[in-house]
Amino acid sequence: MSFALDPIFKNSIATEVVEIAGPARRRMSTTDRKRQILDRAIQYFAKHGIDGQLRNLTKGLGVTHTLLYHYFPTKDALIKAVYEDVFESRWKPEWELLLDDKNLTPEEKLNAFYIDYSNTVLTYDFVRILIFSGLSDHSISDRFFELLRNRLLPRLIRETRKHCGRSSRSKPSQRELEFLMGLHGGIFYIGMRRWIYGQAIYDPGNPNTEQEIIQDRINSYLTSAKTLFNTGKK
Amino acid sequence: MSFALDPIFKNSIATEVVEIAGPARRRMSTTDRKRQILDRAIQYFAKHGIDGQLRNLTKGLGVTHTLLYHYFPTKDALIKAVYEDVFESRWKPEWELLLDDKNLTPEEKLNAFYIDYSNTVLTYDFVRILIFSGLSDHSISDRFFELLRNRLLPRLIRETRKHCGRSSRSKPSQRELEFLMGLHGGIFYIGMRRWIYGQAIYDPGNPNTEQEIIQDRINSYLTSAKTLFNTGKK
DNA sequence: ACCATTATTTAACTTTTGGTCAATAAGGGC
DNA sequence: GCCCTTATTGACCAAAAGTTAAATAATGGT
Repeated sequence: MSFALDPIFKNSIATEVVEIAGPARRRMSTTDRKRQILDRAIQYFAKHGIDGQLRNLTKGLGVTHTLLYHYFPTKDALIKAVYEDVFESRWKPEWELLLDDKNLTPEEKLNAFYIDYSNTVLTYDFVRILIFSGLSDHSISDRFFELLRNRLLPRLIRETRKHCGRSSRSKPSQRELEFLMGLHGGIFYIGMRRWIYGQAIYDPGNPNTEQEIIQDRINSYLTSAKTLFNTGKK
Repeated sequence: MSFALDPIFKNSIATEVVEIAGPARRRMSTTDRKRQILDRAIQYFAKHGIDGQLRNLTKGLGVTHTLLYHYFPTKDALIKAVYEDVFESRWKPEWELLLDDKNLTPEEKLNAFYIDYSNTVLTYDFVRILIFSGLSDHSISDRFFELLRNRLLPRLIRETRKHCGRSSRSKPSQRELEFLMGLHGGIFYIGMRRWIYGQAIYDPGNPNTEQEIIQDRINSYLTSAKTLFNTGKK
């Protein structure tokens, strides 16, 4: 056929074939391939859970499943690596700096924090893998909550108190913590609805909506905190 | 050995053996056994996920896994039965009646509803199975949310408006819904922390704590709704 | 251009696991 | 107490899925 001689066309086909079924065995550098496998594993396990099958996982990569064993000794090791990677890549130390910023009001801090938090944490990969982890062992979820409990919650409570005009540095009460967890959980729930229950929450055309929703809630949280925790005490 | 003659001791051993390894093949009525299997399956799948193995599931029952096939044609059928059962047994039509009660204030309704809702829905079995379902297909989670969306949310919004002194019967705005979902999600998150992340939330000695926590949040929700949704309009 | 290294595949093994079927025996009805 | 129904089991199958080892062939260095 004449069009077979069209160099551009030929080329595009050839490229595609190489990419998909790759007759020419392509070698990648160890680090690149490992990274590539890990990335794919994150996607794959996020979608199918850690019970997903290695053969299917590597299929999308155009490699045999046995190649995995060149990079990870066992499936568990892969999963562990996935956990580590997802976990490490998502926690931002800047959050603590932000919440400690002297130049922002508590309300500004909470807004800025939760907007960024929801953009970073409330992603398909993270939400699902966090929950998969929680459902089986608690390997990442435990670590994640420890960071939350130690680094974020105390700061958030401090800012809440500041907003209420209280300067107490005493250990957060359970009631204060739980009230905060109401806000926090409500925000995490946005990710749940979207990535677990598969509900498209608001019109994707308007990127501001989520921000406004979160601001409503924070606003409500701070305002109510005043009346809830200012009864009598200074 | 002399203690082997101790009748009490012998008895306790014998009983245990019968229960565990049951040399005497015990026949149960079809309905009883089916019920028993279903109950066990609910527990088992709630713990291990729907990828759990039938042989282990029946092991705790002291029966062979093949017996399952006498009652359920396939594993999928069992899972489906589990879904149905968990789902049906947890949704209370009374909730709608409660929210329609003429003799209660909106605040009383919301409190009563969410206390009961959390006691019914925020259980180990339900929370985990709901989430397992959400992660794989959406078979129950979809149905559950449909009920929520059709039967509960409109009523909750109506009560919220009533509490704010607004009597509009117009379709709930997205902003109103999302503000409500903040409350709702925050409450569901209690179950998540407890049954997914394995966090003992508050001292188990005090059964009132959870109630108080929920009341705080509802109180905050209703109060803020007034200022959020009463700007200008009647 | 050749060679050594090692990324990648092929083939095979093992265990797990959903599912089938014929054989067994518990228990209720006569 | 016998017999018929059927709950229950044991042996077995086939496909799935993790894992291993040897064979193959890119690729970079000399």
